[in-house]
Amino acid sequence: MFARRASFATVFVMGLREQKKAETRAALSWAAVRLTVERGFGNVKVEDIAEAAGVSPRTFNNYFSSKGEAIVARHLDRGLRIAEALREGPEGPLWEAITRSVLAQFEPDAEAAAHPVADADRWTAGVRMMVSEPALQGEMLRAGAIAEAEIAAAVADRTGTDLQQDLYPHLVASAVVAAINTAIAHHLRTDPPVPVSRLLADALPRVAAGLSTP
Amino acid sequence: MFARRASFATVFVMGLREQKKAETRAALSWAAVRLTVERGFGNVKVEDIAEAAGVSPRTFNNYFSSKGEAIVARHLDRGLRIAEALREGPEGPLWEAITRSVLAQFEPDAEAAAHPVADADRWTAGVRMMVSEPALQGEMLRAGAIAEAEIAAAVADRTGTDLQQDLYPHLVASAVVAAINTAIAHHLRTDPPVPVSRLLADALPRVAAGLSTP
DNA sequence: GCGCAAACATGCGCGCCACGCAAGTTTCCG
DNA sequence: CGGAAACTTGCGTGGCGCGCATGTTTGCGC
Repeated sequence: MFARRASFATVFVMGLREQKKAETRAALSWAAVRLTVERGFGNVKVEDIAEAAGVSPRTFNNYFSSKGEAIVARHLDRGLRIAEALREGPEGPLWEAITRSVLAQFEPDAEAAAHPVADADRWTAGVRMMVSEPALQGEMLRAGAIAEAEIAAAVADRTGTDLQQDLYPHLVASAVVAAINTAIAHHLRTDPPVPVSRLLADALPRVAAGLSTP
Repeated sequence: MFARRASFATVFVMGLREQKKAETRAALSWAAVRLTVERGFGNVKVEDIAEAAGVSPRTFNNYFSSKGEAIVARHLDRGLRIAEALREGPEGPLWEAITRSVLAQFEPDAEAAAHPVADADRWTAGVRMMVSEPALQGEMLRAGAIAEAEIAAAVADRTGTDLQQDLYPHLVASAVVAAINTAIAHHLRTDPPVPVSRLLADALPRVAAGLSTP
């Protein structure tokens, strides 16, 4: 879709157009998150986000159809990467592949290092405020659901089940997403925060128990 | 909370005030669903819903803070009834109680008989349109999440686990809600529709397998 | 190189929506 | 029966999502 030419290995080259687009999208999403964490959802206007990203207010809606969508974009992308990893990963037992694909996206993030946070406690408090915002909860869960559909498709491929007819791939995908959501929520609930990867390493095998490949 | 006086058995008597409130709420929610199914989400104005329910537009927002919330209200209520049933139900193995509580809410609905549908196929098509509306997907999932919190609390009570410290009750609740969501989605996907209760009877034991009481 | 077509950013404007505020009205309870 | 509390309603406001038209940038074939 957004891969114009593939050189050796998995390196993709974008045209200048798509490069700029990706940058703008990332800038908008990042600005949306930062401002929301700092000020609270209700105190951030679309205008502010656009300004922080260096584009016009109208352009914001060319990338995201709502404030919430922008804030949740990175969450959505992470979910989609899980599905992608599941598709492209090596053969092997289903739940082994799932566990690997999921955990890979919750390692200490390289991208997180690109946006260092000055006051960690203040940041965490802001994030807690953010995720307790009703409008964002729905958006967050919806992002998970979109990723869930992709994961279900990947599971169907791997197991030879039918997306239309069988409940199995959907059940697996929803269990995986549920485990992820629960782990994240628990991570934000605990003090000091328990690493998400540890929680997932505990949760995934448990939900897997009754969902072995049919 | 809304039980003013309890006569014998489980019959609750409301004051005139709460009676009217419940009726208005139900009328608004039902009108919201009906109009959305008939015309599509984007072609229904809050004004229309209020008019259909016989109240002023402003009053709508005294009951629901958005159109989506009104549409999803019955879904939310059903989820909350599951949690309530789980709390008040008889002792016994956890997953037995869960299965009973969930399935009880997905029996051929007595309330559904109160709103007979003339053209069943047209209605089903409208419902499919409705659930594919992005804004409503988020709202729907959020309703599930609210119920999930109540279910988690009920599970913690039954199992003696700690909501704050243990992942277990949250994991169980999220698995249950995930199974319900998946079953409903599959019910809407299949033609002819497979009963939700049948799908749940299949799905719940599977997610239960790895989540036995600790 | 070069020019054209497609993609994109932006300004403008419209309709809708969530909600605060300040009446007016109904219900509750002593 | 009278006052307090709860509820409905009208009005006004700020913000949002998006369609449309216009100017600008990018990509691609020749």
